[in-house]
Amino acid sequence: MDINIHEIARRAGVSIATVSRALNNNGAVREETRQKILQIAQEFNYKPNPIARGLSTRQTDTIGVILPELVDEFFMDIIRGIDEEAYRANRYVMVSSSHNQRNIVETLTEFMGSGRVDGLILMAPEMHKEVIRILHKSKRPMVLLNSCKDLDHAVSFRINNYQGAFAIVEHLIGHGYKNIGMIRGPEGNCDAEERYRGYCDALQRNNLPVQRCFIVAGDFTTKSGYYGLMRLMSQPEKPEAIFAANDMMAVGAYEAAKNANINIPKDVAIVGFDDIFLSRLLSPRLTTVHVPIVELGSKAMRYLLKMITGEVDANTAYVEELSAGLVMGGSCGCTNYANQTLF
Amino acid sequence: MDINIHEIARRAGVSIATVSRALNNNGAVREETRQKILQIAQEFNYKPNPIARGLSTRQTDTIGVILPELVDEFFMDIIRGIDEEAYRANRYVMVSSSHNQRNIVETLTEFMGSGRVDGLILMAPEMHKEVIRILHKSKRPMVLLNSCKDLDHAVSFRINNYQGAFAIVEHLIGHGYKNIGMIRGPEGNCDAEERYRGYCDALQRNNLPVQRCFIVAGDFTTKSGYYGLMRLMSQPEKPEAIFAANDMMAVGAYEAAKNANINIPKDVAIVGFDDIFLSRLLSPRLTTVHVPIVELGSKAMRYLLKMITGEVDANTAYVEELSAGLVMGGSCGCTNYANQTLF
DNA sequence: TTGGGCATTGTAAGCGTTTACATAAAATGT
DNA sequence: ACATTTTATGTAAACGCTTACAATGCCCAA
Repeated sequence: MDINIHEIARRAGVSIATVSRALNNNGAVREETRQKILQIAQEFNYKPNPIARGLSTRQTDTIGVILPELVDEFFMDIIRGIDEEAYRANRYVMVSSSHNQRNIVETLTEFMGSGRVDGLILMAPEMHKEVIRILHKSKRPMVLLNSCKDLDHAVSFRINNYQGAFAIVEHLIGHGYKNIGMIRGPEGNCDAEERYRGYCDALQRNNLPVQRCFIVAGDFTTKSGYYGLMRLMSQPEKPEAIFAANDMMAVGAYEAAKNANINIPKDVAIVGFDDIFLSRLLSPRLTTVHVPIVELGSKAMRYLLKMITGEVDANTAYVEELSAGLVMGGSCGCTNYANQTLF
Repeated sequence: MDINIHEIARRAGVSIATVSRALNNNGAVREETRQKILQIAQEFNYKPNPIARGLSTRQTDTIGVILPELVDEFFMDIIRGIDEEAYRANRYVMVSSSHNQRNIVETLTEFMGSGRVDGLILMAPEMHKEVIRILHKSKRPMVLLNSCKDLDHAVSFRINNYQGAFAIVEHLIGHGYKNIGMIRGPEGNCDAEERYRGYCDALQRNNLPVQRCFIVAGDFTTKSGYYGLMRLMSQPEKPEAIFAANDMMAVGAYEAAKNANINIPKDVAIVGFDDIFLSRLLSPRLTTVHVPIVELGSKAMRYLLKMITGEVDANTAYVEELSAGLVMGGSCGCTNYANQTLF
């Protein structure tokens, strides 16, 4: 701001080059000189201007993070995971919502095109061509979060939605349910699609039919869960269990069940996906799939930092799937589940 | 990155000064020339390097946001409010947790001291001297969120905790309860303290005594709410109603009540503060105080932007209190509350 | 015709760093 | 003692912009 490298140099009686070298521990500087410089810098509380340094080095020490939206603990957890690693590595985090895809292109070009960030963490469950095009030609390292499997020449970290869904549906099957319905997530959303695949495969692998009438659309909102259950349970043939593609919809389903006097799990078992905090408070506690969100963020960040420092090659594809584990509640029909404390 | 202002200038057959002027709509440029430059810039998808521009103009178009931690919808909502305004104003948002005060000093100096951001939004419920010192001598505009009333020569936006607490306690009093307990928030936390003041004043204004035995400590966590209720309800003289200083503690209290077979609101009424999403799902629905969090973020951001552009004077103190409103549930004893839908 | 004013453009000096290269001094080897 | 290497420091260019000031050309009034 006020004091700059020239001033420090003047006061130390050396050139700015020497000051720069001393401060960056870079290049030879006589110990005595270094000490003097360091002391003066400290005295005036001098910090090199990161913008100027950035112009020179093409490094900003900031990481861009683009998320589809900024709501819920879910996205907060991702950010926290990222922030923790950023803090550890002395980096800064620039977050932006893609405002539900509306301005993802702008933000992306701004972040990647013009040196605002050294790297990017991008979560965009629904990718369209334009985005992919930008991603391909941008030179800065980037890691994708929970993106679709197919369009990856990239490095990406994701929750193993398929495995999680498969596991929880198999758990339902283990209970003896034959007619297992599903409230799906939004169309085009990769997470949603993999959870659906997991559901289908689990049924088929266990010689159960995938029945159209037991599958309804949803969009991950409480509301759609509410109406999803309504629809499923107002048919002549009702499912014995329902897999809601996320917990929020399961919450809606609980609400609908309450209104319609449907008992969970006696009349219908319900399971979810995500293990949001709220799911522990439902009664009966929701059986769901735990996804390690914070870890997703921090792992992505750690890898991105390695790409930036060159520790790993940024152009080699890399995919890591974090596996999701079951959390037992009473909503699936289990009676002997560990009555975990809330905290 | 690749193409720069010189290249554009060369291709347009003009000097870089003209290009700069054309692109910034700044200074006179012949219409014909401007068009040509714009067209070439577009053709090569040229975006001025913001770092270089920042070095020259001392503006980075980014806003720093420091929050005590990055958890819960609460902080996510603040960020969302900020992000929305940032998007509208073409600014970028750098967020950081102060990691529970651990590194707030570092982050603060990095953000404010060295031109990384044009302005700062800071939430630090517990301010110590060092922080205040830094704040005082930093030249960049800054707005405080929910900070303590007394240490403000600054501009700050806050939720009117006092008024909200006062209102909800008076509501309890209106129910006829005489013995109203409270589970307090963390010591030194301003929000917590104002809520406590609101509680005390509401009692006294209504000629009710503030009784030590009905007040227990808490720290805003579910756990402390759990034990808070336990303690209050295991005394010989029990409160008829409990004001939990935030919803999370109310949630804990619900849990404890369930375990101890205490009926809400028959055995004890419970009210909270914050209106988190979860509170709507409790049964009975929690009566609480709604705090306009998203609005807090966006208002703060809007004002900060005005300070940056000079539309308002950044050195004049300004305080805005957003008032908090009651949200009726059944937990206070109300029976006729609007049974609002979940969505 | 001359010169003042205006519109347009160019020149060059910043902005605060880093760093390649040059230089000087000191240490080393013969 | 001198050549050679090593170490420490300085000089200046670069990073990619913005902008004060200078320069040019043109128009129009006196």
